[in-house]
Amino acid sequence: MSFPPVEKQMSVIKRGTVEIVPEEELIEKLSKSKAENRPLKIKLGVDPTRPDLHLGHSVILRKLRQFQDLGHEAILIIGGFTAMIGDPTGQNKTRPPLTAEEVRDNAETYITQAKKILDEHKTTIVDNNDWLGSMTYMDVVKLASKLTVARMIERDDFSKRYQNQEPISLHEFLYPLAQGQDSVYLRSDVELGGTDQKFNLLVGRELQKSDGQEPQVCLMMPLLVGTDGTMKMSKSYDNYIGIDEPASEVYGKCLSIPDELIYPYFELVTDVSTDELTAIQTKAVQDPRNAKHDLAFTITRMYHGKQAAIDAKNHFEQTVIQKNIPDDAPAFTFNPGSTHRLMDIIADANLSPSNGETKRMMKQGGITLDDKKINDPNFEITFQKGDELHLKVGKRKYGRLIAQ
RNA sequence: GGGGGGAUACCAAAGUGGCCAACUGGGGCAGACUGUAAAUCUGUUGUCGUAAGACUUCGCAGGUUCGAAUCCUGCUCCCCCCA
Repeated sequence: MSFPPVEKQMSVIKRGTVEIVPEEELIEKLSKSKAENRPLKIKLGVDPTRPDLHLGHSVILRKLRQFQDLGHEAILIIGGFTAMIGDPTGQNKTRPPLTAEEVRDNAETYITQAKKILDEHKTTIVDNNDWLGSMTYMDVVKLASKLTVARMIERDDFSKRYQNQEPISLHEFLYPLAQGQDSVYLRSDVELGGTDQKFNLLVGRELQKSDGQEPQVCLMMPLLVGTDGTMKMSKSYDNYIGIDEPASEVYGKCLSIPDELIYPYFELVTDVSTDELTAIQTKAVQDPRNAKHDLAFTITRMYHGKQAAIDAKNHFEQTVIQKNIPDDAPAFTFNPGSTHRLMDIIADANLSPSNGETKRMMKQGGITLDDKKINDPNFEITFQKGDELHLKVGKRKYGRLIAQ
């Protein structure tokens, strides 16, 4: 196979990229690769701590995919070993290490989801437990001698924790070394990571150098801001859009992002061409409503297909804009002639976490039955044969109460 | 090894014998508004109970007291300083 011209490759590679360290070396590597007709080894390490992939993860996986499409070799490292250490990056507390079984289960779901983004036939998947797990204490000691304590604690996350009198376990210092060792073992040419991974990626360079290898180039992608518009997308902040979520969820969540995020999302998590991006940039400002609907549609289509995206769009317009009860609202059936208290129905249907919460919502007008607000906690319904009542609990929970 | 500080609800953080289901902020939830599930404003936020009230909750286990998040004893965990 032959590789595209280096400039062409660089323009693909640089889309959305924050920093390439050092850029010249990447150009050299690409030229050499093209001349020798040899693909570069592109490394991406992931720790299967949380198996649910969201758009934040997709940024980096998509970058890996772009390298694949350019003809390079994608190596996805499942951090079976490193997950058991716990990456301290950006953490304000020690991560709970996972057990071997958890890691295995998570890894499996991770891979299944990652294949939605990567070219599955061209991806090499490895587990770093295969080489890290067999290192001896002495190997580790030798490795540890290559980095100083001063170098470690100058890291932002560590120094903050240190200043705040929060614990830093010694083993957390070993994490970057383990990740770096992966690069040495695989002889990677490029390693991908988020901007927060810079330290870890650079350690890989140093270890490779001291091993006599040509050091890898580090490529940093921005951290995708979550739907709240301030923090990075993360499951623990609950500001994420999962790639496995139902289409209507994806669509709705995309619409809930702040307007300023429209462009970055298009750039980082969709396939729209660079030409289109320019147009989007102006549209995002002049017509944010439609630009955002375009975004929601594009993203939903990527993971669920066109038809599902159309349905999701309709669903959104029906329920959120026109405030109708969706057709697919869960149905609950009752015997004709029977009488039930609405609060009990809501509790049985699991539409509210507690009766206290239901009462609160009733007081605040958050519960409607056939468009009538129900404020009385003792409100009762006697069902007649053929009844179908539309129940809405809060903003987003629905039920159809059917007597038959 | 020695000395000091700390552990409170989802998170942060007040409270140091009854007025504490616990100030406040964030988050969550709801309402109004909106192109939007955004922003903003308002309300609300342990469980059960229509309510009155009952029950569980302030690191863990005991104890003192009419009454404890608050006092005592033991334990566990964390942080800092000195060595």
